[in-house]
Parts: sequence; C-alpha cells; structure tokens
Amino acid sequence: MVKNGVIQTTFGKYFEKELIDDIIDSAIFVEFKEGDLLIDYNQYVSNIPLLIDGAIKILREDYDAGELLLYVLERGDSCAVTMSCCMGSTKSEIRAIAEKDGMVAMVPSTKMEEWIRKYQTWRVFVLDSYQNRFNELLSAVDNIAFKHMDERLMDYLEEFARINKSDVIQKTHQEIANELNTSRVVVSRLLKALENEGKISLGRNSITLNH
DNA sequence: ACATTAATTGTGT
DNA sequence: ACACAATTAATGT
Repeated sequence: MVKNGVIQTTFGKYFEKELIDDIIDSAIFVEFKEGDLLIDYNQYVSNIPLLIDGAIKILREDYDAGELLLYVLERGDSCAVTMSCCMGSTKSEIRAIAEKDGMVAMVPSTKMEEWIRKYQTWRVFVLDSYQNRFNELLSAVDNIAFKHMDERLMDYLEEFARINKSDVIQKTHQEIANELNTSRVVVSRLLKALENEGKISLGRNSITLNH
C-alpha cells in the first residue's frame, strides 16, 4: 500500500521498523480538507492522531464566546493534549480544525500503554511531543500576556505564511480576529497601519507580506 | 451588460 | 464597541 511508505518517510526518523509495522497494522488513515472540524470540545477522544500531511489548528474556547488559536500542528507532529485524553478517557478541552488539506493516521488509544512499554522510541516521541506542545503553549501565553496586538498580528501572519509556503494569506479580517480573540475592526485597523508602513499589501480575502 | 444582493473592509464617533 | 459607508464578489435577469 502507498500509505505504508508515507508513514516510513514521515516518522521513520523517530521509530524503528517494528513500531512502524505496528502502526501500519493498527492505524486508520483519514484524509481531511481545509476547514474540517476534526475534534470538538467535550468530545471523547479514543484515537491518537499522527499527522502525516497538512496542518491542523488547535483552538481553545474562552469562558464567554471567544476563541483563541493555541498552536498549529504540522507533519510529523502529534497532539499531546489528545494523548492525555486517550489515557484518562477525559473529554477534549480543545477544538481542532484543519488549516490545510492533509491526512492523519489514527491509532486506537488502546495501543498507547502497550507501545510505551514495548518501544523506547515511542516513549521518546510521546515525551518530546509533550515538551514541544508545552513550549508552544508557553509562547502562546507570552504573546497574550506581554505582546501588543500589532505584534501578535504580525507573528500570526508570518506563521501562516510559513505554513503555506506563500506570502499570500487568504483569510478575512473576521477569521483572523476570531483566532486572535479580538474584534474585526481592530484587525482591520492594524492591518491598514501595517500596509501604510509598507510591510504588507491588502486585498479582498488576501494579505500579502512584503520584504 | 446591467441591476441586485451579500460579504468584506474602511472610518468616524 | 457601535454604526454606517464604501468596495468588491457573486448571482440572476
């Protein structure tokens, strides 16, 4: 099957052959398209997702109505938050939405314990994954606590330019505002200011980074 | 080609 | 934050 090779190329650098084979045996491959809702709040998660390709946004809902982008997963990543859900069978605290078309390998959470005992590389992978998510979470907190909205916006734009490998970001001001948990008007004004500074160019449904 | 409508973006208070 | 104006895209006739 073509998909076997995909696992090998994406996770081969982490896992030994036996584990790769185990993954291929027990994983279900799921394709997704941009905008798909992959996990929602309070949903029970019984699979460990291994991201083969594409990008997934991880969002947290606030007490009243706001949403906030926590971080973005890319190929080779997994989501530690869902891993902890798997082990304790607790509800999801986050929402996952596809940012870019791609595919995940879904491993039944029942395999988790077995593999942790069996494979050194799996333990390392899980711990690294936790470490990485934790660091990203910290920088997300730093952003909110210490940075002004104009910096956060610029960081946001650069992040998505990197993910899409393009200087053109096709999003509405409203979408951006939702993910940064601010109002559309604020985003519009800051974008306008950035345009006047010559850092970006604005169009309908598109923002282009200049350099 | 033109008019109508909805969605997105811009600006003043 | 709110209201409204201006601009652009989409759709129907």
